[in-house]
Amino acid sequence: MGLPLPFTEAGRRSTGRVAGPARDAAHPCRRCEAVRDAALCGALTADDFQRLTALRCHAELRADITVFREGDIADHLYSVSSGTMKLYKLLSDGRRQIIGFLFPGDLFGLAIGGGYAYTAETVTACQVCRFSYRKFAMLTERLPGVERNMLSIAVKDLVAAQEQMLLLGRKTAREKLASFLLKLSRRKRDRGLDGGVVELPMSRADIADYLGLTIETVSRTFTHFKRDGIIGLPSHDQVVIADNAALEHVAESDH
Amino acid sequence: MGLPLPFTEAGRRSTGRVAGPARDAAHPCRRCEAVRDAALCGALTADDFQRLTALRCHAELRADITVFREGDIADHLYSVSSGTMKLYKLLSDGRRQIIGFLFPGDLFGLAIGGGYAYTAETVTACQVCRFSYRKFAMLTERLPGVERNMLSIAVKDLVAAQEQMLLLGRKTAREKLASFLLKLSRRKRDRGLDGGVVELPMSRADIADYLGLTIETVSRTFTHFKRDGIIGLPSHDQVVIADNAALEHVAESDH
DNA sequence: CGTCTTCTTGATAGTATTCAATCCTCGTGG
DNA sequence: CCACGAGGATTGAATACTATCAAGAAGACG
Repeated sequence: MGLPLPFTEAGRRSTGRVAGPARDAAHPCRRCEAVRDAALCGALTADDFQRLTALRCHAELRADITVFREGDIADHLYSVSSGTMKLYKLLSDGRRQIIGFLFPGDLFGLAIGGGYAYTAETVTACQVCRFSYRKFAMLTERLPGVERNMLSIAVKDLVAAQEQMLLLGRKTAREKLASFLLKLSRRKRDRGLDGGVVELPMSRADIADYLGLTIETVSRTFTHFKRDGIIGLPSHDQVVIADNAALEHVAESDH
Repeated sequence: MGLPLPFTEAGRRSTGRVAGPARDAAHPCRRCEAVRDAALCGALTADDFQRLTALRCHAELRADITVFREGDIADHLYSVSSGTMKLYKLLSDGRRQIIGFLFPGDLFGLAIGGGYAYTAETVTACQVCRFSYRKFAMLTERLPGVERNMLSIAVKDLVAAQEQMLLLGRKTAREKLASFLLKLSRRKRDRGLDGGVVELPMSRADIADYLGLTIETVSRTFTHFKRDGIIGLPSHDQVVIADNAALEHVAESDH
């Protein structure tokens, strides 16, 4: 099932000597370098970073492409260079829970032995990098810094998952959606962008499955927020946060 | 607020030479050794394990004791030697989500910089060990195996958290409780014990806050399972799994 | 043995879901 | 350029599941 993904080697050996990272501006992997600080290679020397780069493969994927499925043997670690992705788990009757949305700089596919715990799918067109765990392991033996980074990423993901458990288990629909919008807004602000306008690359169905709601409830709640003057909805994939304080209030105490 | 916890050094230096692990059978830290394989020190040499042991502190805590609170500066890594603990997050109005229950061999307090993401509290009387992160870091520089173990623990916790997100977001009350009972049953079976009888050291309130339900719904659902002949309830803290197949069926498709 | 807490059970209410229909947006083609 | 079609989004009405409020039963503990 499923066609092989178009992953291509990034830093190819042209001679016996190790080639440096591609310098061609048109090469897609320039994008990977732009986000390297955000993810795996934080505290590496230029030299070690190059070694890591050498075993990186890259792919450009259009929207709604499955990168791997829950249960697939976990043989690669992935990184999002551009675009938005989603990770989800399914119940046998089709009910779906989206575990998280991914944005440039985010890692996915972290797994220890066995298979992936979730399915990974593109939401928009994406540029994605990946490393083979097999090759990766040989390198990380010598580079404890990479494993430390992976630990710190796993812990960060764990903290985020626990926060989401609080949301799913104990928050109302209004609180859930408000929390979601604020998370997107803060993410933009943390990157120096305007947090007052938030893009929603994902569908209402995706938002619903992320927040443990139905499409209809998500839609209705958007409408309520709009009527209350808390947000503006210039288009269905763009939210203007009109009253941040009110949104923050709703996010934690609308019970 | 909060009295200091009674943590005492385990392997104390009696002379200039590093003392071995306490051999006194009465010493509470014998218990820690019994569970070492389950947690942090999996692939260590006896020598390295001893070094780790040397900086371990131990405490015996009665039920309902808070070990640390969400937001406290994360300066220690903890391990449960005996008893049951719970980790939870609170909303400002008191709504609570239990992130997980912990049993002997489980680690908690994993955090990277900043504070703990949750509050940790004993459910029953517990024996708990802890390591100072400061001292710990000095040791792990030389012991990449420990960091690898921590990564694998963090990933395992992450996978469990994602499974719980599916439960909280998409399962019905019956499915939630069935999944919970099966998880406890499988845990016992994995340790070579009888999975047909499950102990519930935690209160209905704790179960409710773990499953994103109310006390009443948990109680009613127990009663339903009993009436359906799926379980027996010899006492309120003991469950006999009378029909495992039925329980597994309910856990995944009772929608 | 009495009190206190926890658990169970019952009645009612409310939030979110389900089912259904309409609206909108956007891409396509005439 | 505009009509058309399709998928997604919104809105409405009715239902259902779980929460809330309230009371009684069962244990736990002194």
